[in-house]
Amino acid sequence: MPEGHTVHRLARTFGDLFGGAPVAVTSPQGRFAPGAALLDGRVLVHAQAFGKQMFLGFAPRGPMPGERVAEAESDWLRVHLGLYGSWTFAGDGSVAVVHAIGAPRRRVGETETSLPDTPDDEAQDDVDGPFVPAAPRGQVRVRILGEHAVADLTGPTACEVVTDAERLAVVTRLGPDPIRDDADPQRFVDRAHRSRTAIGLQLMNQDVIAGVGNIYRAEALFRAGLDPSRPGTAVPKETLRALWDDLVGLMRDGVRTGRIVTTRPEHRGRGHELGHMDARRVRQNTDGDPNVVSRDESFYVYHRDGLACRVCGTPVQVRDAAGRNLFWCPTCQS
DNA sequence: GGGCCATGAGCAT
DNA sequence: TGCTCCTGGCCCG
Repeated sequence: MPEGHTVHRLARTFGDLFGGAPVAVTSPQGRFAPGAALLDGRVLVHAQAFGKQMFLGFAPRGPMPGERVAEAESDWLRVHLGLYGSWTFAGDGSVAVVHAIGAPRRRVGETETSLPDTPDDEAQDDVDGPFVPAAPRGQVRVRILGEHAVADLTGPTACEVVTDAERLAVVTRLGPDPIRDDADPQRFVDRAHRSRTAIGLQLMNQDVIAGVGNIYRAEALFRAGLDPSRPGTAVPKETLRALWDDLVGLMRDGVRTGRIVTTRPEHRGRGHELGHMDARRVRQNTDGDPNVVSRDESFYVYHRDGLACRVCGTPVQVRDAAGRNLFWCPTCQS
C-alpha cells in the first residue's frame, strides 16, 4: 500500500542491491513464469520510479560487462504494487547499501520493518560463498536474486515486461511527480484548475499528479486549508502551486525517512488531550527510528475520524469518496 | 477458521 | 457508481 515515496525508495534499493550485475529472475508462484524467463540472467541496468510505478531496466541479452546501456535499448519490468503488493528483501549482510537504509527489510511496500536479527541471519553473515536465500514465503510472483541479496514480490496489481516505448507511454500519461526533479509543476496547476472535479478527487488521479495516495491527499489538503470537495476551477492557481510545493517537501521527506509525517512540531504532543489513534490503524512505513515523531502524532486527519482536530478541536470527519476513505476537518478546511 | 480491512486502479455499466 | 483483481495481517470466535 505504498504511496510514491515508497516506490522511489524501492527503485533506489533495487539499484543499490542489484544494479550492474546479472540477476536470476524466477516466478516461484508461476504466474509470471514467461516474463521471468525473458529477464533471467540479464544485467539490471536501470531502476526508476514515476509516481507509483517502478521500472527495472535490463540489458539486452549477451555479454555486456560494465557497459552503459541506453534506456531505449533496455527491456523493462514494470511493477505497480496496488493495494496489497509488497517487496520483501533479504541479504547476506555483506551489502553496505542495505544497511544504509537501516537493515534488510521485509514487506517494504506495505510496512517497512527491519528484519529480526535471527541466528540464521548471523550464521549467513559468516558464510563465504554464494548467498543462499530462504525459500519464498507466500505467493511470490517474482523473485530477483543477486549475488548478495534477494527480493520477493507478492500481490502486485501490475507486473509485466514492457518495451521502452511502452514504458514511455505509461510515463507520458502520468501527471508530474513531486518527487522527481524533472517534474513540471505547471502541468499540475493548469490541469487541476481547468477541471470542475473536486480537488480531493483530482489529487488521487495519477494523470493529474503522480505518486499521491490517500494519506498525502488528506494531509496536504488539510495543511492547505482546502475543502476536498471544492472544484478545481474554484482553487486559485497560486493555491494549487502552494499545494504542489507542499507536496514536494512532504513527499521528499518521505523518500528520505521512509515515513510519512505531515504534522508540524507545534501540533504534536497533544495526543492525551485530543485522544489516541487506534494503534492497529497507524501502521505505516518506518525506517528504524520510529520515535522521532511518535506514530500517533504523524498525521492531522488520516485515520483520525472522530478524534479532535489537532488545530481547532473539531471532530475529524470521514466519508467515502470514489470508494476511498476521505478524512478532513470541516472547520479548518473550507 | 472466518471476516474484515488496506497508503490502488482498471474496467463495465 | 460499482465491480473486480491482487494478498496477508489481525481481530474475533
